[in-house]
Amino acid sequence: MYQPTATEENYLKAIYHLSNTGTKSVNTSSIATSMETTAASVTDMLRKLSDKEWINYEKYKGVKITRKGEKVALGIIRKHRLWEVFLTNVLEFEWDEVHQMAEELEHVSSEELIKRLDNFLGHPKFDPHGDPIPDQTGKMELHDKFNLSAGEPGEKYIITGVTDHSTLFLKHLRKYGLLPGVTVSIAEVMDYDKSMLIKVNKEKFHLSLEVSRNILIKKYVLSK
Amino acid sequence: MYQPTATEENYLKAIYHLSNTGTKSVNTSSIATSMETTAASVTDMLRKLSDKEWINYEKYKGVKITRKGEKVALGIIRKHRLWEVFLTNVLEFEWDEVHQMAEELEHVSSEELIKRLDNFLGHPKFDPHGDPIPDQTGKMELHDKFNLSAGEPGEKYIITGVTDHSTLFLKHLRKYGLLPGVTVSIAEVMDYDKSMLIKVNKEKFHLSLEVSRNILIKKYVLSK
DNA sequence: TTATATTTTTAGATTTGTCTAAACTTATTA
DNA sequence: TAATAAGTTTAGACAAATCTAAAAATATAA
Repeated sequence: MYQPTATEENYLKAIYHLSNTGTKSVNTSSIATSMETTAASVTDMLRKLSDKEWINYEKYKGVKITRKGEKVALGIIRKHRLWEVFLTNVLEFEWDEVHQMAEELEHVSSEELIKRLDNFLGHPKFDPHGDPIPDQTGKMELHDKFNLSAGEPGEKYIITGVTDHSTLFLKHLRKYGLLPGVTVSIAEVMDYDKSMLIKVNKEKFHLSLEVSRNILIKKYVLSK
Repeated sequence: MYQPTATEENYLKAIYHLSNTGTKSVNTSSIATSMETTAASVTDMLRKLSDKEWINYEKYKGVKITRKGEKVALGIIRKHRLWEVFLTNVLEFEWDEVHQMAEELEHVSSEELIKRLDNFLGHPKFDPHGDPIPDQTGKMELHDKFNLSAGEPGEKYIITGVTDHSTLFLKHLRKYGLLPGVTVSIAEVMDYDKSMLIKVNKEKFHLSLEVSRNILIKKYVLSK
């Protein structure tokens, strides 16, 4: 069993996310884009990750993460999201401010630290962006999210997360109070550009398709 | 203004500590010992630190930290000690368990994070080992500590810190409840080996000179 | 004050992660 | 299917931090 470096952890996290997002296979260039580096550097790293059996890699054939690699990735994601909860709930940062700090904190190695942090935070199931937090074994809640852009006029929904995690987008949502947990109802969807009129706490906002496509929701139900 | 790497921060911290401990000038080999590396590696790093004006370095003449370098070192020490307070006071680690974790956490870069952490912790002035925490400008309280080994029989003292920060020593002290803030009185000092009998909360312990020399105390006074 | 010992520096490698430019493989399209 | 485009890998280099072994400088001691 090897101990991954911070860089290796970041690559595995990126590969894990790319495997679960698009349906396409994970290729060198998509990893390069997501890691903000060159394809050549990625190729170098893929060989290393493959040697350590965190991925299955064949030249020119793209990449598949292994069970071992997934375990590493989920461990890092768990740390990242728990630190995000700490930063927002305890140190009172805004949800659009915490990502970069969590990127550093996630590489602090102590497992006992993260266990106690989890305990101190009350074993949260979701981070401030609505993303599920894996438990120690890698399991996490996966509620049936869908895009606000697919919502029906007249229906009521609860915001559960976002697909665009950029600071710019999160700040934009914060301005309207569109945070995870908030209830929205769709008043009207425009035929012309699929933009929508939504109601949040008696206030009405107009959202472009661009924006509604990046908001995740679930049906509003009273029980649970 | 350069941004120090984690390694550079560690060197500056070591040099700062060595400057303030022994009265000797800081030489290559003492840095090598404290950093657990070779003299050759230290020489390489000293040139880098000197180029960045964090130290004054002349070949074969030893090293003196500059104002700039001291500022970097104090920033890291501040972070280290604040994280130690967090780990003991919030996550309930023992004082002998926190050093290694703080060594990693101290390199998380956000100044705003440390500001909010300080605020959340209530602006502590000392870490769990009794070491003073520098404020944002680098200032810290320096109360008149002295060695328990220099204490007088019959006198009452308050433990303020330690000079040996090793896990082994801290665990040893924890067994006797000898923590910063605890009041001890010296019952007797043996002429033969300078070992002493001390009283802590009605319990009596026998301490070797080896141990008493590594415990820092201040006079017990009711006021303040 | 030489000779010897100790300390420090230099020279030359190594590892990790990165890069550019060139070569090679796969995919696309005319 | 042949030509071209797109994507990927290799080759060779570089920076950071480290090492060993040898050379140079300083300190100690007979």
